Amino acid sequence: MSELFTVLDGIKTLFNQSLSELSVDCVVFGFHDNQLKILLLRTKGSSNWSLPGGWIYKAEDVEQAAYRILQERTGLDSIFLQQFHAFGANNRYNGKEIMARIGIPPEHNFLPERAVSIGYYALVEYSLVNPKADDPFTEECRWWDLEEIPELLFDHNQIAHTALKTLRRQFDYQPIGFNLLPEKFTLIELQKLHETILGRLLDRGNFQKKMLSYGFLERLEERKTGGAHKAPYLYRFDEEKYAAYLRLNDE
Amino acid sequence: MSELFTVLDGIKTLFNQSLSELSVDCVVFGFHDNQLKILLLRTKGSSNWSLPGGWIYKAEDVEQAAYRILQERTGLDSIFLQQFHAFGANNRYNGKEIMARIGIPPEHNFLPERAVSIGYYALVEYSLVNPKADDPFTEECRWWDLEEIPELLFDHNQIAHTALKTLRRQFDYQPIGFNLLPEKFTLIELQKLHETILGRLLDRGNFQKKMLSYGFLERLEERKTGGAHKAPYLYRFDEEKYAAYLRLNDE
DNA sequence: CACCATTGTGTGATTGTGACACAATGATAA
DNA sequence: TTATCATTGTGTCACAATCACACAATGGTG
Repeated sequence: MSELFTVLDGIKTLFNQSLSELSVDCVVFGFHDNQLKILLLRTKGSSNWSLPGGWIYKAEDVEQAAYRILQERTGLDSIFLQQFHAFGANNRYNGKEIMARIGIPPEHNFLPERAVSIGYYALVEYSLVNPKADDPFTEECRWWDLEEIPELLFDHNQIAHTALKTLRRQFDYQPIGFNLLPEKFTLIELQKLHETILGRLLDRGNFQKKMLSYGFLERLEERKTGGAHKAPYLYRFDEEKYAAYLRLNDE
Repeated sequence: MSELFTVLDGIKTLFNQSLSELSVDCVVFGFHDNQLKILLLRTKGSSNWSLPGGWIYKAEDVEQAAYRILQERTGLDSIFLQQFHAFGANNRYNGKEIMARIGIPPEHNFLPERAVSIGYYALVEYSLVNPKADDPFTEECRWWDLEEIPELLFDHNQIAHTALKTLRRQFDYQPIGFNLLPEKFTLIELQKLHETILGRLLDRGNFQKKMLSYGFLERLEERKTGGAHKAPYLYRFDEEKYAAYLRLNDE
């Protein structure tokens, strides 16, 4: 029990350096084995999974906080990160209740009775992420298949669901999926990614022609070897050409 | 000076019933004379204009707060309202500075040093809105033409700009502009609205065909009279058919 | 070395959009 | 009363985008 209070003291110190009514929650998407995954973690001593999240330091932009939290969790420092919604239902969070659930009497509670969470979603390259469970409050941190997500803490299921909806919408008008793939990839891999996110099958021929017509994919000399059939070309996403494309077609 | 402190006491009472680190700001769009307008207000004793906004009561959903604030301000109770972004820059707001600017010494300040604002935008029918300046802190409340917006308090110019950007994007894939028009309207009026929001001219013939092809506009027997030329039909937006359209084409 | 799943590319049908045309309409002014 | 004319409602045609499908080229497999 005294060990619990030591951990609690650590949390309290962190809390006192932070805004009290706000938090950031992140939905981290990755892509592996033709499946969309998200990063979840399990709090020490708890059997409940939740989204990686944290508090905002008193002198820190909310966006900075989101970057910091993700960096701590994934080890990546160049991340596609986007705010998508603020979750402000009155009953979505109750500090006193959380403390009671782990056996802390109300007089020792320092968490507020409500908090609003600002949701960010991130697109990261699966293979580069090294899920860390190295802070004092996290026991486990790993990828979950999108269809197998368990019941999460608070309203985190809803937050993840809204993130996916936003991601799908974004895909309709901006080809941002490259953040989810390794540097070199084949067009089939890119197609599978799009199919997974959009939730429907695409015509192979048409997809390849469309993607190449954008002009920001660079075909490499290299081909993907090891497969059982004709070796496909590898492609690279050219950020400069992509920027030029955006200048022409968008804002 | 004692009068100022009476007003301040009122604000303080309100503040104590609310969350301290959060606020809601609303960008209210209206359409009149082929121009997109937004609703601004001027605080008592100040020459600065700002967006209508307010605090969130401790036991109230953030969304409820946005509805309440707009209802107080426009008198409308059925409003198209949508959250679009949370503004969380560390230096966007400074309560002590605000108080100092109106001559309140730091020891009387009760506002926090920073606050995050959640932005909502609303689409309302211009003619039904009766801009009110009837709370104790507001001196003036009126419509402003989009191109004539003055310098606003805090980061409100940025908030308004982001709202417009979001509105334009939303217009690309969802015909939601009916909230900005009276119940009966002509296709030309609808076209002018779209042209204003999208910022470019549209072909009349193509626009009419496209709009009617959606199937959720009901042509009335009535025609718009009083004009100098051929009388155009009036149309009505059929919410049921629109819902059916959404079921077929969207989520 | 024949086989074959997969790749890269081509073709024609269909659909959506943009530019323009023209008769019908209804208030206006002689 | 009637000719005028800007505006409306609708039609046509060209062009681009998309879709469904086809086929030869490729490179590992047995």
